[in-house]
Amino acid sequence: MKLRLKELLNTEQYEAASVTEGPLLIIAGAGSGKTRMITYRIAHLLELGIPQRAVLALTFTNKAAKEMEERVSQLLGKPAKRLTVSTFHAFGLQVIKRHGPLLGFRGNITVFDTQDVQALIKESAREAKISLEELNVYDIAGRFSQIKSGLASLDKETAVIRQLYEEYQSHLRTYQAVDFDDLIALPLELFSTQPEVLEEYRERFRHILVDEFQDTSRQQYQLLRMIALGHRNICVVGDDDQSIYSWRGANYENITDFETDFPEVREIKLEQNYRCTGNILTAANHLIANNAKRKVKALWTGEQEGLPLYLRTMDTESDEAGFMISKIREMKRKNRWSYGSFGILVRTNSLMNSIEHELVTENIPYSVSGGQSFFARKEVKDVIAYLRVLANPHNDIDLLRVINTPRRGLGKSTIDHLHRWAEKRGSSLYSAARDMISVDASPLTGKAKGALEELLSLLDETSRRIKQSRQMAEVLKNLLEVIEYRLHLLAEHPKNEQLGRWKYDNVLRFLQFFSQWEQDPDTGSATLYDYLNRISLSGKQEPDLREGRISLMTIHASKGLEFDCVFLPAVEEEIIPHGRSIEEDPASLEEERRLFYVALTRARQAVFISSCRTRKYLKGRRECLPSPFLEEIPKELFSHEETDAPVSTEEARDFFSELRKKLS
DNA sequence: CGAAGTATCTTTTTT
DNA sequence: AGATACTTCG
Repeated sequence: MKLRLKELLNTEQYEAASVTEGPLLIIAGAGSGKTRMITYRIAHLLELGIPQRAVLALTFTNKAAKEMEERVSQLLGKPAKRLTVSTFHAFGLQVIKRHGPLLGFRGNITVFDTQDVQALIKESAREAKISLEELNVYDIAGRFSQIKSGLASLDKETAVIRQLYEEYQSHLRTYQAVDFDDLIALPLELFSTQPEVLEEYRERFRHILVDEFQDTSRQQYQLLRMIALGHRNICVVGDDDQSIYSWRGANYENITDFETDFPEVREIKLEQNYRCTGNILTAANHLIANNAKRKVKALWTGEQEGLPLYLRTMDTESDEAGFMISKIREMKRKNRWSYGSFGILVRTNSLMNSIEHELVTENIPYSVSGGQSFFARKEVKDVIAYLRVLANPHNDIDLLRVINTPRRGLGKSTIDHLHRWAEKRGSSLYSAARDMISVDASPLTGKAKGALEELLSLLDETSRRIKQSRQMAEVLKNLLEVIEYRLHLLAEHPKNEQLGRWKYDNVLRFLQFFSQWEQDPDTGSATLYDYLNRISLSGKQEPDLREGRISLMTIHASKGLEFDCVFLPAVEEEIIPHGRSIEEDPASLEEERRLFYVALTRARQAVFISSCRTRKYLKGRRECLPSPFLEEIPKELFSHEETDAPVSTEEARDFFSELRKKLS
């Protein structure tokens, strides 16, 4: 293989891909061929004889990591197995696993997701006898997260919170568990306290690449910096206009810090957009120009103007979904596109429901990606909880989830007894349960004792089998049959048999994924733990079903992707910019604008924007107005031909801006 | 004592 | 619509 980089890339891309020594900061606008450049850069490094294991490429999502790895493999003509391409979090987990003992872990580590964390906080509060009346778990989890990631100080919290935090931490330890913040914080701690470990990483990773640099957090940057200070070959790629994760600690001042930490940095701007047609790019540029805080950048395209942007206001969300479907059919026919050319991007997960409903009714193939779609569904989480208990019965959080699902007569009072027993002896709930069924003096009723005994022997038996089996999915399936999980799901929805069936289908789908993973030759000797960690780190690891299907996702999840045709429903006030986000911090208006910018720039050729007059909200309906962001886009970029429209674009816009004036 | 029924509130984005 | 807290029923 001989790469002819000069012929394959434009001047700036070429420079970015071929300068391999020293720090490099690349400001890459939307659609500027960033991924392409990075892929070639990696291939180029390897061509220079740098071993795969010396390259560390960090991305933000698993999807992006997977894609990057695939594209490099494609260029090389063989899988790039020794390359480290992963998310910060997955990399962190790898580090923690490798040096577990130094951090006080023995054996397998479990990653707790948001829900697990909240459950654990409740547990901790109960055990520390802290009343949570005034405090909600959600807020506390957020505060803990800030503390761990260094954005807040524990010292400033009340004594009660501090105590709860200690309790929470000690629980994590006993379960051999880490939360998402630990995945960054612990490696950082390790590197700071164990210079020889840091040195090992510095020596190994001679070339570091970071994608979506604008979305790295303070701590992630620190981690990165520590490793990079060894050899200083670090290339970061980002776009401040696409920073949409500041609520999660993303700190685009990292860009400035990078310039200070690496003063010899070379800076390259990629400003030619290869993705969008002229009108789309002009609209996006006008919009983003309203942000005050940004690096100056002038994205341009050599493309034609292309289609105008289409704007439409509908009565209800179901009209809107219908409108999108008919437009998709039309565009599909006209352009001979497949369903895979279309993306429907929404601001919030809840907006997906009505759209999904309509797509299902119309029998249109779609796939939901990102968000909490699949692995977070209750029925799937239940099954995962069973798996986790089978892997480690001493994990109280999962045992609690499983203990009375389906109902087996082990209610609040039995669980209270278990808690008291476990607390007194400092053991896990599982051990407590073991004790309490064998001890005569146990306070349990005969009934509860019997049920508990039955559950424990079922779990033990299954656990033994699953650990020996090459077909864990089969064993799990068997367990679900024994507990009659399907009947349980059907019984949960007495008035809606379909729903119950659908949920069981999800369970079967999960079993399918599990079995697929297990049979995959790449999986090798991976254990149940590996699988569990994998799914908690990446809810989106469903095998890629996007081909030939419409993609439905949140705008956040769409970052880094592109579609021929993009639909943006619910472009309404309170939704984008999101009411809650503005309420919390008016300064986030700029982030909301960046979100809309990201959404627009996903489109190659066509954009359909819509809003509704009323939309279902919680129990009732509420009145909606078009988003003020629409007024920041020059009118002439929108389409005016609306023969079939009850109201013309112009009329609708004027009508609503007037209405808005009246209301405000 | 647990299960089933009723009332009330809640939804921003994700590793 | 779904989760949670509280009440009533068996």
